[in-house]
Amino acid sequence: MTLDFLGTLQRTHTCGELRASDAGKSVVLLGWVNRRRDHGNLIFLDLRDRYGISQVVLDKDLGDAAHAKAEQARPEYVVAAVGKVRLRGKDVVNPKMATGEVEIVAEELRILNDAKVPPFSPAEDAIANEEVRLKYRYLDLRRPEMQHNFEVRHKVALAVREYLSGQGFYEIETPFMTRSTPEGARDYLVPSRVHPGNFYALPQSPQLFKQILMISGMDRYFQIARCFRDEDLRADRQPEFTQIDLEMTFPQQETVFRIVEGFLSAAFKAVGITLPTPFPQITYDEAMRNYGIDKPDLRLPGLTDVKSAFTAENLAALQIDASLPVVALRIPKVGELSRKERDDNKPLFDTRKGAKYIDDLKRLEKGFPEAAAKVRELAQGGADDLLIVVAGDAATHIKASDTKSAGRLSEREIAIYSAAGNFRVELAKKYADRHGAFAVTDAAVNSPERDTGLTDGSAAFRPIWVTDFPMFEHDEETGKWMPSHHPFTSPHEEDMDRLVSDPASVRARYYDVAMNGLELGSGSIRIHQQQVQQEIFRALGMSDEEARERFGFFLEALQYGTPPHGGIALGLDRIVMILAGANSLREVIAFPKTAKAIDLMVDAPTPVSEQQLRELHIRPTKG
RNA sequence: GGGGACGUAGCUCAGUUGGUUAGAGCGCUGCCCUGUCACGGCAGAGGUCGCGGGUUCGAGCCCCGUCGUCCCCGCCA
Repeated sequence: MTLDFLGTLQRTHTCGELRASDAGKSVVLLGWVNRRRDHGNLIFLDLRDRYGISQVVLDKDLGDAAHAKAEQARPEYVVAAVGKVRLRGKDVVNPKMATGEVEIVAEELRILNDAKVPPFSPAEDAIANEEVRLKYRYLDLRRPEMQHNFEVRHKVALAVREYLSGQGFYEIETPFMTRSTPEGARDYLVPSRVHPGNFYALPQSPQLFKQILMISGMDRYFQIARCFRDEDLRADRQPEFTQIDLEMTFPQQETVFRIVEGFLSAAFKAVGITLPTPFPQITYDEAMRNYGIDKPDLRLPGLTDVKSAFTAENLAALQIDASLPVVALRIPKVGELSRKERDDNKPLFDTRKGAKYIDDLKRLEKGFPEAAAKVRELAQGGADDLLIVVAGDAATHIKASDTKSAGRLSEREIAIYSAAGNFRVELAKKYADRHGAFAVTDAAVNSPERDTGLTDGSAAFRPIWVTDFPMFEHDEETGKWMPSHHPFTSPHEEDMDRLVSDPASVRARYYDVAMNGLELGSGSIRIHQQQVQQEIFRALGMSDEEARERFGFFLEALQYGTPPHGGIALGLDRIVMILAGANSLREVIAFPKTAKAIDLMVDAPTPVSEQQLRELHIRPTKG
């Protein structure tokens, strides 16, 4: 088949914009053949582009040549249709299509390019398996759903840029080829040709650069920054991902919060969803007590302390450790579970750290009617709610080097709360059809109002600030105190005197923003005084020499008039994932990698030539 | 590093207790069709059952290994 040339043709309209009011216009449409319906002397071609689909009609009586071209057209061919917009007859209007009131009567059809039969059709609703989708990513990205996801992504990024620019933030780029910074992940390394045996690292985040930009007097910085971490992947983790990264001088924690609330609500508004501000706040300890997790999903009720429902005798009889929390989790409208359902749920509960649970309230009611009634009352359990009591198992003896510290949760307490919190999340996922709390989010994501106006997102999207994380974590293996985050996070000023005497009690000026059970971002007020920085390093058991070796350039910079500063980084991919209603980051990243960090389209990584390796002074030990 | 699910036609999947020539829908090819929009009708092509080994008279099915994709734990503040 000979292909046609575009010639001087110019697109007059996209495939998504023609309406009844355009009837009579002469138009040129350019796009892909979505479908062909061949009735013999009458052929319909659906033309598709990013903007939509329009029907082109080819009537043999009205033009033999154009009709003949249409006979040759096949799905995914690229064609130009020249013709007139015509109102469709009343009985053939297609209300399912935005352009369904009109059609283009083609006077000329040019086939600008043909296409092999694709391994899967972008026009089909059924989606192929991910391996095929990723290999032929360009076909996958043609699908309207994917095009929509990237529209969302673009709008979010643009809204963030506009908002932050309006707040005085400069967008400043930082290097990709740099040295290892202190996030705890493995680095992707780039070998140096001119310095044998030396490597650059790709940034896990621009953390130290943005702090140095504050020292540099840039006052307010942001960047939509690519970050790289060489760790095993998950549905919500890719080896390279994008953060909305920002830093500012002289902030209070609340200053950062207002900025983030501002750009998040602007981003949501850009895709048609209102997000009320300010976001609620809870401390890390409250989050653990109330939700058993540091990224609570507020769409469902939290945990309830129900220890007071039980007498000491009750607890002893139930083999419950009275020194540990006793909490109830409630999932609305799940109803009573059958014996089989309860058995099926067993693997969802983590018993490794001495937690156990009672999910048969009927039995509890038989043996301990008063306690059961009190649990139901405290947890405000409706008749059709699923209620489960989680507690410490008195029968398991955890060899606990427990780190109880004044005013903070102990590791064993956290273990009980976590077991309950994770169980809550798992059961909520499993019984989503029954409680319906997640369907609200799906409905908001798919709301048709978003095209025309604003949808209320207050029930569907539940952001929350989590503050006052512990400064240190106890490493069970080494017995050392480790920074919970990076070691440049400032402790609370009033906790500083306990850095050595009681590290577990020290709160960090560190905060997370979470939404619907997903961590969206985290940040902190940083240390700006060299002396405090040294104290932190010492508390971490790091010698001055070691600190100098790892962060010397930064410690040096700290000494030249560093202003108080702080900031945050939010995962752009995750925000878009929520707004797209997707279950995986791969749905919102144009060219993502598989769970084994492989790019199936370009087939990376690959071996390289001996020559390249020699130049880089590298000799692989295998492969 | 560990656990789980999946792998059969281009795509989505079925395939009984191990038994003759491995099926369906969509897609594809050809012919027919002037109002379809998931068009329709007739005919047809299309298979290394992921790969390797084993058990067996006989393996898509059982066993061992291996590769790939996905999910989870560890890991990732």
